[in-house]
Amino acid sequence: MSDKQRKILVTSALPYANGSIHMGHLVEYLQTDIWVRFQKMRGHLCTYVCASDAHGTPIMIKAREQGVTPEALTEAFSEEFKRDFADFGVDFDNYHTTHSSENEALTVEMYEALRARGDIYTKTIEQAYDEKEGMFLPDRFVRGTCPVCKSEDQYGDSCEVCGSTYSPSDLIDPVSVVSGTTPVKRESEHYFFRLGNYETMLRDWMRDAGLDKNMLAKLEEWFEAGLQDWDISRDAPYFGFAIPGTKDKFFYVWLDAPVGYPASFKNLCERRDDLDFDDYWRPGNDTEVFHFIGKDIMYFHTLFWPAVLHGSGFRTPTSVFAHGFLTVNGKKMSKSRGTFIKARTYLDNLEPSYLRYYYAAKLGPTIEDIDLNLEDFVARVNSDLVGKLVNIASRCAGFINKRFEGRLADTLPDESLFKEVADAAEPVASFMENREYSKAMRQIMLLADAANRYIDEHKPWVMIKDEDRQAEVHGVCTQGINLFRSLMIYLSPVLPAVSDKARAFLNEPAWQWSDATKPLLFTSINKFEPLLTRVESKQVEKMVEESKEAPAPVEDGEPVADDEPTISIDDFMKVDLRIARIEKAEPVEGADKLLQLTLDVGDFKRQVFAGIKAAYAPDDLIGRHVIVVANLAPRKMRFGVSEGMVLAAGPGGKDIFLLSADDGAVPGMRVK
RNA sequence: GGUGAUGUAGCUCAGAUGGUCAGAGCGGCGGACUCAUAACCCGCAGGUCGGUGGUUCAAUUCCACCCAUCACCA
Repeated sequence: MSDKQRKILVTSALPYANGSIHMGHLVEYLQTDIWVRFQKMRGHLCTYVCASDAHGTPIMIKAREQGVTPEALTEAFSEEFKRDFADFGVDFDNYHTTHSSENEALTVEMYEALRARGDIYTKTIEQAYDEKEGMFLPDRFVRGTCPVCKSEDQYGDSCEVCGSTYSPSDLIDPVSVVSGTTPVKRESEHYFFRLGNYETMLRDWMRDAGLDKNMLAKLEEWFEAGLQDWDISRDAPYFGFAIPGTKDKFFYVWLDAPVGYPASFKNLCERRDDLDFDDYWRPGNDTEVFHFIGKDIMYFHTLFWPAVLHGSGFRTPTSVFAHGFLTVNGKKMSKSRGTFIKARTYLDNLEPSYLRYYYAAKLGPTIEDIDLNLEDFVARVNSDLVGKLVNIASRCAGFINKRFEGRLADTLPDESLFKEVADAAEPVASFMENREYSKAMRQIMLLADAANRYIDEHKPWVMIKDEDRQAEVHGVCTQGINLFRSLMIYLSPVLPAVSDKARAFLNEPAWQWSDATKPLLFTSINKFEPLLTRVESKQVEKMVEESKEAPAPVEDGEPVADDEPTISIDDFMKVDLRIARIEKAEPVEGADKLLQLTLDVGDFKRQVFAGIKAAYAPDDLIGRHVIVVANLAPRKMRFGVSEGMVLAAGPGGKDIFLLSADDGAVPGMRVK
């Protein structure tokens, strides 16, 4: 059925080796692993490599905090990752690290090639420097008061409160996160990559890669904004690779991280006679290279990476597949809700097969987020996997074992039903190839329903009581077992562990995809053991409980926002509401909804952008008293900084109603 | 604020160049069965397909605007 054997190299993004693997990471590794297993079953030479991302300042600092070397820290995490992945059935052909000789050699080779072609230049930039620690500080490692809204303890690159972006030197009272001292500004020479030289090449590449339309839209956005040159160097001390010809410059972690893909592959090639590095990484071969990534790192994989590869004489990826994020119970993962679930916590409580199936049942080829709804998870796994699929074998096996000495009959009584299942081989394969796993799972479950219906209609438990109908029972159960078997073959990439047990039950060697189209007849099978047990809600609850108690383990994890159903009076009093008089009101050029208001708040004036243009004419507003939130963090908008918020009610559009005070109130009065 | 995406039965999701497109699974209700891990089989769900306008003979499906949620803004 398959065309000629393809040679495919597949990667998943490299996990950063300073925190544990969690349920969000697993979306990607399971999605990739399923695809790779599918390709292998189709008879292709498919190789799956990955590595730990070991470099960069966060790892260096964390190692320092723990009093270990960065090598030791990342090795420890790598070992943990390998165990987690193995236990989830993620079957890498090689798992390496970016802190490797292969990676260094390739990174340097690429850099030298880019430099030779004039794509690298140096420029002196000014950066925050920690004199006590003797190191330059990445923006995220400087905190201080936001220069725009005066919120305290904000990162050096942007304010989480008002959304402004700035540089660390703009912060008020900046502090180094590392030493607690005040950073100084210091100049340093940095190396830049001329990404702008590659626009035409990148446009060609993305067209050929057949990227998802959502990805293309995003890329188009970046092209329109203009491709910026890329700072690829960092100053010592830094955990990474030294830039040749320099004493104290290192490659930025994001330069050598993707090089970890070919480096891991190169490491594998040394042990495998059937794989040749150049076949996969030099231009002009008919091999394929695919990267599975999260949508958050598209910029690196669809712009920098293809450009660097192309510029340095390597082949570009065949395509890049981006997936969305994971939510749990419809919300961001949260430590306090117990939905920030680490891979190990899951494994301590539940079967990996459950999650593999659940993700498969939800995954499509787009960058849409997927939701792990824990109630749905229990219902779906029990219903589909145990109630439908495994049940087919379970209800037939007893008859075969007890009445027919474990032998299958030599013909199928209903060949057309078997054909219906066999004919699904190519459509299901097509879904799998295109990463439309949810469609594949739906198709398979429909066929499982048909199988159960078949058994129900023929009622072997009735016929068995009639001595003349024993052969019919034999046939019906052989039919049932074969329907189960073909469906199990289709599910093998998703459920390798269950598949192995099923093969043991059926006494068969490793399956290929095409085996699903040929029935298994006149052969002995083994005693049926439960292939998968039901999920109990209690197990899920226990996992959530254990996740709640887990100490905050991940430093680069997503910020966690939790529900706050009520506020205290103190919280309310933090809001400084004031009476203000509108001095000026004018439309904002380029904004459909905004009016720019100048407010007199007694002792001071404020400029506010309010989205009330549809409801109020500017002239009608002048002189009016309104209520303004005076201590709202200023927000940088495209048109200027808005220094407060005018209170209004209503759903929006024309239905906006400004709040005002009764006569007697004067600008500056506090509202409470 | 800009850009992109999403918003369909209690839950998770399908769906169509605009006219059998209002669907599936789960849950729920009723029935049947007892081979099977309380699994399976049959029947029942009347959800204004986020809201408001518009185009059209006809819109959930096209357009505009609005609302909500999410992501990105290097």
